[in-house]
Amino acid sequence: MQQRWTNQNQTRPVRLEPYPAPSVEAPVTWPENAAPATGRAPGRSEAPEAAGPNMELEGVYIISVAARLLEMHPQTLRKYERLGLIQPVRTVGMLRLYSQDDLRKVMLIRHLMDNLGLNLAGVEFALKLVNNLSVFSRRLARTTDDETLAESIREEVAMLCNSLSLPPPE
Amino acid sequence: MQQRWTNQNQTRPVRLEPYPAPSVEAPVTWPENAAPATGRAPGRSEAPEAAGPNMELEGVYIISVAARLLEMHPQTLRKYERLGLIQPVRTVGMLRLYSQDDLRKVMLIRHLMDNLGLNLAGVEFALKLVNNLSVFSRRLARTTDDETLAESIREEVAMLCNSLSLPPPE
DNA sequence: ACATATTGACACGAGCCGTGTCAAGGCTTT
DNA sequence: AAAGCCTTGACACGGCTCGTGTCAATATGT
Repeated sequence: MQQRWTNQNQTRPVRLEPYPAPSVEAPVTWPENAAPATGRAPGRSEAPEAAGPNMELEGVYIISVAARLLEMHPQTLRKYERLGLIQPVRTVGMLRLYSQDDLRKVMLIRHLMDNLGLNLAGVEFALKLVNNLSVFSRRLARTTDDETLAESIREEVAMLCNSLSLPPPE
Repeated sequence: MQQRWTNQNQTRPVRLEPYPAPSVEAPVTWPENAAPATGRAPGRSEAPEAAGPNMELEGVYIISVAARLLEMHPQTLRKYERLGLIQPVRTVGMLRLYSQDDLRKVMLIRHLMDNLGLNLAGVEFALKLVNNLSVFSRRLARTTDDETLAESIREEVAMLCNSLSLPPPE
């Protein structure tokens, strides 16, 4: 009842001891689709198995469904939005609609709080870091024509994120 | 009584709107020598004005002096050490000795807590980020022979740090 | 050797975070 | 239209963190 995602032991071949501490906590394989691994709503079946095209970004879960999928309190999701950590879209009736990307972001927030012990200010800091690292990676890769160099830049950024228990950009 | 370091307004020419948010808080010019601007111990004079050679790294303040210079409680410094945030050297009698670099690190910790609102776990995260970014910058700059590219890499890292209200590496 | 200061450990108060509850209002179905 | 369910925003209550204070035991240094 504590495991999030697929928190399995890593077996990546460590390249050449890149950073002092790989990670205090057990590293995480970041899921591609954000449906919680175990929780799957045992009672009912709002699980978005078959969905329309391109619903990755606009998949719409009302807050009660999102809260059940994430196994967390709706008020917590509202507070995260009040603090600017997530920005679910709204219907004409002001109902919040959470996309798969929003759920992924909430799961990242939970990881940062539960596994790393950050408070919400720290979460804001880490989320900004993730965003800026993404921009950083793209900007830096554009400064060169050497494709192998650009690839190594992306790889370095990914290793940096891994050392901080953060998901890689993109 | 709230200003830390020389928290003056930045006037750097913004290059090309690098990152979404430059910083929520007012940016900071990171001091080279960590002696607090105002606190200077009005009563006595342990101020390390004239010191031996290369005392930057081994300058030794006992905890009471360090606490007075930093204007914070000695127990707070002890707790920071217990958590591994700072590692002052010890005498043969187990007395803590704080270097200029240790004082600088404590001031960074205070900045992260007071201005960004991080808790100690967030401070640990940010300090690890600073260290890893330093390694990252060096490693990445070594992957190329183009000196101008290496310089732009360092500049990008510095801008990334600035966008997160962190001191630049080195 | 004596007075002063440091060490480690424990405890207390302030503030943050998640959760629960409340009335008010919107959407859907009968 | 009316009933029922759900969402919204606001407030309050525990648990936890962080800074500070206190204590005996020990080291420092004049």
